Amino acid sequence: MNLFAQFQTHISQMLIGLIGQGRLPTDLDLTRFVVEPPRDPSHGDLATNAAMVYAKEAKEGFGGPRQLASELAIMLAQSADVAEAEVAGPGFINIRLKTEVFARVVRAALTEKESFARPVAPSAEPINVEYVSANPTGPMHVGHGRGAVFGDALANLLAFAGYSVTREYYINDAGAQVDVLARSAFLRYREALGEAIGDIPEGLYPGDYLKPIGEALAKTHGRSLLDLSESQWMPKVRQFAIDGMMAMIREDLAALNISHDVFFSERSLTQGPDGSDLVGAVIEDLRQRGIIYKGRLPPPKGQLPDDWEDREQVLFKSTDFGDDIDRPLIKSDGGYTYFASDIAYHKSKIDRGFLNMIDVWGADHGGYVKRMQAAVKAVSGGQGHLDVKLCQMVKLMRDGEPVIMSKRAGTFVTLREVVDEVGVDAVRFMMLFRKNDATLEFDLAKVLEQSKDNPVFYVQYAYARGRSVLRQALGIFPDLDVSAQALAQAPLDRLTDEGELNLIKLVAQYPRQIEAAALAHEPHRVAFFIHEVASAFHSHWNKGKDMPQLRFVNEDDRLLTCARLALVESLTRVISSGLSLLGVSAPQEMR
RNA sequence: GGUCCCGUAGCUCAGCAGGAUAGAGCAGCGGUUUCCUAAACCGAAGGUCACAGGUUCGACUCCUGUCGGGACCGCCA
Repeated sequence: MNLFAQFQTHISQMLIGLIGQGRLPTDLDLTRFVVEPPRDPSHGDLATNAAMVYAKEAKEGFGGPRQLASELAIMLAQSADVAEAEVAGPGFINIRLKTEVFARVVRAALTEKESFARPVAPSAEPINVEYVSANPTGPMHVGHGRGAVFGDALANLLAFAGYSVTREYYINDAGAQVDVLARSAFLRYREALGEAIGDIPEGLYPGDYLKPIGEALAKTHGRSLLDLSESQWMPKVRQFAIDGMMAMIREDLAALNISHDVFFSERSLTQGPDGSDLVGAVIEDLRQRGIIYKGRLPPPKGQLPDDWEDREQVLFKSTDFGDDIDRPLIKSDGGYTYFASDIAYHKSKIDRGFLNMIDVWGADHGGYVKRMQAAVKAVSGGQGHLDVKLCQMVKLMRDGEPVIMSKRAGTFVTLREVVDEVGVDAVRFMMLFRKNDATLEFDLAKVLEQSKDNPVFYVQYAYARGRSVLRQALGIFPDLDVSAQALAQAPLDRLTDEGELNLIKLVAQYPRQIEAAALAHEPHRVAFFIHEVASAFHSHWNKGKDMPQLRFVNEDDRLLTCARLALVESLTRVISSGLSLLGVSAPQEMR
């Protein structure tokens, strides 16, 4: 039940009526105005800028925006839910709602369950969210974790908003890096067979995590691989190592309650089971359409790479689709560039029915956004849409001091270690308590504090406190029915305190916040909003210290208690709903 | 040299698809409270929204440029 959306529709209909009367132009864009909560509560419960937005269009039929505003206000004032509507400031229409509307909001929050916050008309449109996609060459680090949690929460949010979401992971199992992985694993294999391998040579992965892979290789193949040349053992060892790494990564993800629907192999693009080469096919397709050519690129300005050689190469005309420079598709060794594979990969998404795609990348890949979007445009005939969400770095801290991380010194902190140390809830919440494109400081000590400074605790505690209030009410009124259905019958018109009304208004805002977060692809908004709800709840709870008449449970007034419990229950539902979208648990108690 | 992101209170950050007097939390300042419903509470102060133009009835928000910080910059992933 989205009050704001209801009024948006309501006012749209009024405008359509005015168009029908010939007082507004027929081509009026009805999406331009908004209905929102006014910043200053004294302005009322809802405000709309409709009259100002259509100031120009209102000139002829109304002589100006103010007249349009006052006519709209008169119509609004006659609406069933409206207590008062008046024109204010430069032409806003401020609306004050009848108190029973708020009672209805609370009842809706109690009885509608999930659909309370779900947008009215779910589109069920397919959307593909690709996230994590960490190279299968080692354990995930904290930066991967941010993208993982972000992508997962975004997928939750979109699914909730009615999209048909596919969660996808792109396995980079085709580049030179996985060959290095294979060589590193082969060394560990020899080690497992008793060979003294000494220090790991430069250029190979030194991590201990490859030891089990080496041992497993020894177990599976015995000494048989030792006699083979690298080109002979490479395919076997490589796939074996990749599978091992992916299993490890999936475990790391599982520790964060993250799972994907599709794991898409880069290698499968060129080496499909039927021998197909999708990369070659997409290049051929683009060639026939004349957006591939052979040419030379200007050398990069500034510092020239040492091995720069000016040569002719196969280029994709990405400048035709908004990129700054055309991009090479074939490497000097004849292989496809990563970008070429990525074009085929996104083509595959489109072919699988996803015109809506979201990629979650690390900020260090920011330079690839334009070319990828250009490619999607080219490959989909302009039908596909790709949104790329870049996640900035995570700075790991402990008690305000940066945690020194160095792969070489062995002080590198893996994602798994962080999850094991502070728990899933803390990791997930903190990763989402910042805009994705802002760098994030993650303090390992702070997230375990049980204080108001720790937002994870603060929000979870608000939920637990809400549950606690219900338990305490049962202590005083043992026969009370505190089910949502029963509480929805409470005399909600008894909720008259300003603090209580403010809490209800927050509940009323929740559906709107969810919709906005889903639309903007910004799950952090959910985290901030439930933090705000928690804050308001704690604050009102604290008022009960000085003013016992405000306490939620009132021994002398059973009906009032019921009404307040209904409010508490609607609040805890908002908080737990938000937490579940973020993938954070809502504990019954925090003791 | 280019592209992208960021620049909001001392610090860490929000700011809702342009809206009314720019918000919160910490720190600092001044009080209250060792009470009870579970881990304090209240208040005041703190700002040239980096800067300069532009679009608009209206700009922290959109556009251009400048400055500052970060990331990236044929064929690596």
